[in-house]
Amino acid sequence: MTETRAYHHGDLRRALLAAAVVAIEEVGPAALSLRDLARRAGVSHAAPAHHFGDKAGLLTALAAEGFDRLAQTLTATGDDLLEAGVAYVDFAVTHRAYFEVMFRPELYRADDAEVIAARGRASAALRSGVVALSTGGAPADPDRDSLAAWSIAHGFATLWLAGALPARVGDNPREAARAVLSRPPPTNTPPPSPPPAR
Amino acid sequence: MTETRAYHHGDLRRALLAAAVVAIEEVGPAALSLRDLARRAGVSHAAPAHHFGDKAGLLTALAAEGFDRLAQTLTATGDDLLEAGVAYVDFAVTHRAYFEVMFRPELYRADDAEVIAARGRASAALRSGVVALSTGGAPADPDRDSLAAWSIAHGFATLWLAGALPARVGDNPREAARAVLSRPPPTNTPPPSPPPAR
DNA sequence: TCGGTAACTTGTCAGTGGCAAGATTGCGCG
DNA sequence: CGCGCAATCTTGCCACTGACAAGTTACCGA
Repeated sequence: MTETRAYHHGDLRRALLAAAVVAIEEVGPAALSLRDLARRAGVSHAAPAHHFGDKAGLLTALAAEGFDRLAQTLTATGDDLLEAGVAYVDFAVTHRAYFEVMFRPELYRADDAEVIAARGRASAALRSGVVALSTGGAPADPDRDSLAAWSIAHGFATLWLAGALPARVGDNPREAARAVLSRPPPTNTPPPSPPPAR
Repeated sequence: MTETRAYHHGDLRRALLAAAVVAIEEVGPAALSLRDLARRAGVSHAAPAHHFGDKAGLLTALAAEGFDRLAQTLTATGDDLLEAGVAYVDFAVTHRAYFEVMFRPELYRADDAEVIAARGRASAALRSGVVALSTGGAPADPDRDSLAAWSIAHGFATLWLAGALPARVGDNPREAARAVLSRPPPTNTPPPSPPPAR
């Protein structure tokens, strides 16, 4: 969409985004420095501003691209809910920089049109797994179910990235995610409907 | 533990932490400025450094306090797993500044002794709900179950804070969390045991 | 070939984190 | 009682950053 062709220096826009991914993986999205990106790309300190306006502009582009890639990944996975969850976690780990920016809306312009569009595609892809499953019979509330599915995958991914999980989960995110996602936590108190005197 | 008594200016250490909570709720933990905290507390720009060494030191103190408060909250909630999950989400929303720092280990010294201790208390409190439930019969793997329970509560809380949830979930975090947590997502591919032919 | 414009540079300014050195204050102890 | 002394806080400084303004370069089309 906003494809800027290369004039002088090759595709600087692309180069800056690539450098940003590397830098974010090294120091996190908050400590990202535009001047550092410029140095990595071999241009002057003000070059990034030309392509992205400001730091938020660059992160907006990154977030949009991230949601787009996530949507593609989920779509390619198909309608298997468990596989979609595993793919979600895998995306977070293998595209850490994108993922961390995507869910920090205070760092970019979350109301950007491209971001909203790409986000919608990702949401739809995630939801389709739940809907497909609900035709199987059991689920009654797809809204709530897809929220629950999203929450558990997102929570596991976030905790993994934060290094908050205990060492015993191992170092293979796909495997660990599959184990956790395939066995949702049990409920103790039933929903506020009639007590279990059925 | 590290209680610094007030000498000249009242309890500056406490005042700075309180100011940090307010500032983080306004601009996020990354955009936090030590100089802004100093201004809010009416001291010179270098005063914070004396109490916390550097920015990471201040956030380390905040994280430790946050894990401690979370542990207290969860302990007070008792052994009901659903209530613990709701309390977790409620903590994240009502103590947003603490929560956001706690799970951004790149911002502070996660290997700090007090942080590790407080974190351990919180983990234990969370886990006790699952263990208590497992005596009820069903669950076979408390490790995996507590990870799943933690993931779904953490994911929902994180998505809520990021403003990523659709508008239809409403504006009452406790209520919304209860709905989602009481109905974990269904599994499609059953665990490699017999299929759901019950 | 020449004007226009996109792409980039140079220069600058306010704000920030962190360090060093100094000033102030109140407590411990003789 | 008062003196040393350490904890507390201030002043001053430097390197770095994001943002802006103004200038320069290189390409493209007429």
